[in-house]
Amino acid sequence: MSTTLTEENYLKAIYHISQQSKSEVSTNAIAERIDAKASSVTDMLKKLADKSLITYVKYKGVTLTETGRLTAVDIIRKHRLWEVFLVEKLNFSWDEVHDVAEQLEHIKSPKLIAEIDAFLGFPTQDPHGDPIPDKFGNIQQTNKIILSKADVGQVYTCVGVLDSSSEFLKYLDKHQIGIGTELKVVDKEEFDQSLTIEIASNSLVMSKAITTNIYVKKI
Amino acid sequence: MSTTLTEENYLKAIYHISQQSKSEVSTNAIAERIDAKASSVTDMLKKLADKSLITYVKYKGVTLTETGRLTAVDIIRKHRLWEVFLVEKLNFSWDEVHDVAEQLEHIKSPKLIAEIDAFLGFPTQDPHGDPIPDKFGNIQQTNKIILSKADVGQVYTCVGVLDSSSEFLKYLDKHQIGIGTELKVVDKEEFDQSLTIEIASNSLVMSKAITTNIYVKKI
DNA sequence: CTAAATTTTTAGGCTAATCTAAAATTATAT
DNA sequence: ATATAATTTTAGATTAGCCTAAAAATTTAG
Repeated sequence: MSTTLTEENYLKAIYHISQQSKSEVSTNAIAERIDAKASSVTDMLKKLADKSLITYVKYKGVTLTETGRLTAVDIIRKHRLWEVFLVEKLNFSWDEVHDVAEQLEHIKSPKLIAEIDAFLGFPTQDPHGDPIPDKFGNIQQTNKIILSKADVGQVYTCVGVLDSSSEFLKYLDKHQIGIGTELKVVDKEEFDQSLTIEIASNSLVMSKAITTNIYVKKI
Repeated sequence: MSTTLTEENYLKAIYHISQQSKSEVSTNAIAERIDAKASSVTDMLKKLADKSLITYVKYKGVTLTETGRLTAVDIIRKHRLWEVFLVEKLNFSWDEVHDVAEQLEHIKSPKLIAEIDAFLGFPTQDPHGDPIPDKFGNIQQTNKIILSKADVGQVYTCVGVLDSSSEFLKYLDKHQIGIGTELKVVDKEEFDQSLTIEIASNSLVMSKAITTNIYVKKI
């Protein structure tokens, strides 16, 4: 059974919400993410339940069925592969990719996505450091943590960002920080939570506003 | 004012029909191309006229306004650029590109198409030999003719095909004919309209069924 | 030049996805 | 534990795009 663009967006929203809050996903949470009214969401939930893409109990929230999860993950796979393509091949910056990838993820062509995957050398992460599910829906979990929670004395690699506004990206460019950049947490100032970071033998102090927007991974 | 996917498909259909038959485009002609009923077409024509994309006189057919023409040509530009991308970068064959390009042409992102254009080296023709409109909507007309109408003794370059079934493409592959292949019309058999063609010093007889499906251009 | 055939439009309905307003259910707070 | 608040669902409308059937306009044929 094929899915409409709108159904796909609902499945994706449900998937993302359930990633954070575990358990059942509420109507309101979906409404907020989709930017629609709760009543519209209820209508769609009935439809998705009829198609066996979700398990829906009135007033109790929803969970994805295995088919629903696979459908959602496939959309996410396409979204992230397109993001890599846009950044690596078409000179898009991190903050420009989202809206376009949001459109491209709904293109239906298995060959297209298989070829894009090969063309990009089978990437495993998107430009934000998020893992790209494989074609079977398996997701390799990265052990990424937010830089503000990193340990002093430890060395990390930058794997992504949370904020992708152009202001923040400019800051990163200025200090030559990108995906793969190695950095060592030299000191933590308990008063304001700022961190002293060593990048390529240069020292840099980052405020909490910065460190809560960078994802890193232990080397 | 923005256009929906459906509106874009109507504009494209009207454009293509008017390219062949000049003058006003009839409701039935559009219905046939879109594969919809005439009554549905009438509804849409009213809508497009309200948006000043076409000039519509009841019972008299339609013509594109300048805005309408530019919108149609922009979609065609995107369609053809995507076709080049699919064939040149993603190993699609001539007959596999159409359905996917039909989806990709509706992606809305000026940067995306500008970057794809640059990435491909600003191509001027798609894999079928059709011209790619520039970003201002100008179309460089190729002087392509159908091979069956070529002159004996003249040398031509292959610029495209009409039939893009995989059977026909296999035939072309077998005889090493592609876009840019030079060929000389050595003789024409008036009885069955078959042509004797010289390709890379090899001689080949093509039946009318073949020659009516290959586009060529005088060198 | 009129009658028949064809084309096009109108009228009225359908489905998908949305909305508002009101009703039903569940959660919370004293 | 029950009233109030919050959440969720239902009911009824709306819009885009499509349909069928019937009416209107145009074209074609004799």
